Amino acid sequence: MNESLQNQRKEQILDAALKVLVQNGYEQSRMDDVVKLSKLSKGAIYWYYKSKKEMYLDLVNFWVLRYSVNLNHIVEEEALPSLQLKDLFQYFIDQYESDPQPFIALTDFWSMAQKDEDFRKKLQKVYTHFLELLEGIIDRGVKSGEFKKLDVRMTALSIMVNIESINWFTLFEIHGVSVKEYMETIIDFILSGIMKKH
Amino acid sequence: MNESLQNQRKEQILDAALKVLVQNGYEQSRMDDVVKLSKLSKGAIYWYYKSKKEMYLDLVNFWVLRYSVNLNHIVEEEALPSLQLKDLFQYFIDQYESDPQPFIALTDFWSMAQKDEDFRKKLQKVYTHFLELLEGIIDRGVKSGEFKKLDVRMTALSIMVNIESINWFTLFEIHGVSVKEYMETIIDFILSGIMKKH
DNA sequence: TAATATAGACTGACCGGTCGGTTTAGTTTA
DNA sequence: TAAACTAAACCGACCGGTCAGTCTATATTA
Repeated sequence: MNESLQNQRKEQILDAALKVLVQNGYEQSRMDDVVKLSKLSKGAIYWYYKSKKEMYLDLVNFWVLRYSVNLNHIVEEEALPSLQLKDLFQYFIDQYESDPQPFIALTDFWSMAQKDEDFRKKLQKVYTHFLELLEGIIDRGVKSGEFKKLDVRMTALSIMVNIESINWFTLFEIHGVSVKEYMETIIDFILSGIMKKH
Repeated sequence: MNESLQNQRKEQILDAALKVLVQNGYEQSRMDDVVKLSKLSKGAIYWYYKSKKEMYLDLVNFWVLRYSVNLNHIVEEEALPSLQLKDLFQYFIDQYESDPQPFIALTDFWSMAQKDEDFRKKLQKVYTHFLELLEGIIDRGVKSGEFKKLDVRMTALSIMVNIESINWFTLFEIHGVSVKEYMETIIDFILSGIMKKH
């Protein structure tokens, strides 16, 4: 069996795992459900992953990989920093609207990270990377004069937090406010605060 | 046994429950651990609560009650809306610094809410109430002319989200940024965006 | 080229520990 | 004397992980 077929199998497993995770959360997700959904056998899953935890840790990779390709693409473009931030927000809005499942899973990974070192480290890595990406944009904005002189780290942190706030919408119907509407308002608010006026 | 002694017993149980929850998360929290920590017996705990879930649902009440007394006190004061918002942030900073445990538990309640109707409803109620409180402040700020003409609901939502972001600090050491420092920067940023200039 | 061997991929019944909750038989408290 | 417990044994559903064995495709041999 060649490598791509192995990856296909893993994808098959992780697709199932994500669905199960979203519906039940980590602790309440059953390997037997992953078995059913993946249309493989228990043995097959334990052939590829030595434990439930290993499987879900790999789900993070799987999922981050998908995102990072697009994120890097946004940042590589030679656009205005302010536009890059807008694009970033737009990207997450689009992702959310086309499939909110990964966002739901994120809440669970957060709570996993609270009690498990391995999950915490994995999430930390993901967010550190994302923070660096934001810092890059902001730094360019400051240096080019489009943005005010800001505390780059603090600003990046604040933007990250506000992007993450998209998770609220997975949980609550916030009367009369849509994700799109809310997120677009927020990015405009942030930009109006960090851009130089003239 | 009078009511206050019963409440004291419940407090004894819920204090233990919070500790266990913080260390292990809901699913991995064991009733036997709550028994041990509370220094009561299993029978006693099931005397007061008919199930694990009931117990933890009541933990939310217990914990909300403690907060809401202080929050209402902040809002009742006849201070400037901007100052009330500052006080609110300061209150959460202080709470976090004196005891971050409830904030850690919150992450778990979030993930509970994703999969359990009862927890979701409970959290929804809590946040709805908090939103209304914020909306009250903002509305007064707008009407008194201290704030710009704002979308009250959207602004309240944004402020709530940014207060919640304190949770990040339970999970990650954010290099070189303290809770206090971060939160104070954020509230200043928000205020500078919503207050009328002169 | 048919027979045999080997490794990798996969099956699914089963096991053993775990843990929420119950029961029982008594004891203490107000 | 009823309510509020204690202590400890117990129940039984549940589920992650195991493992003996099967299947398949590709060598290797005779």
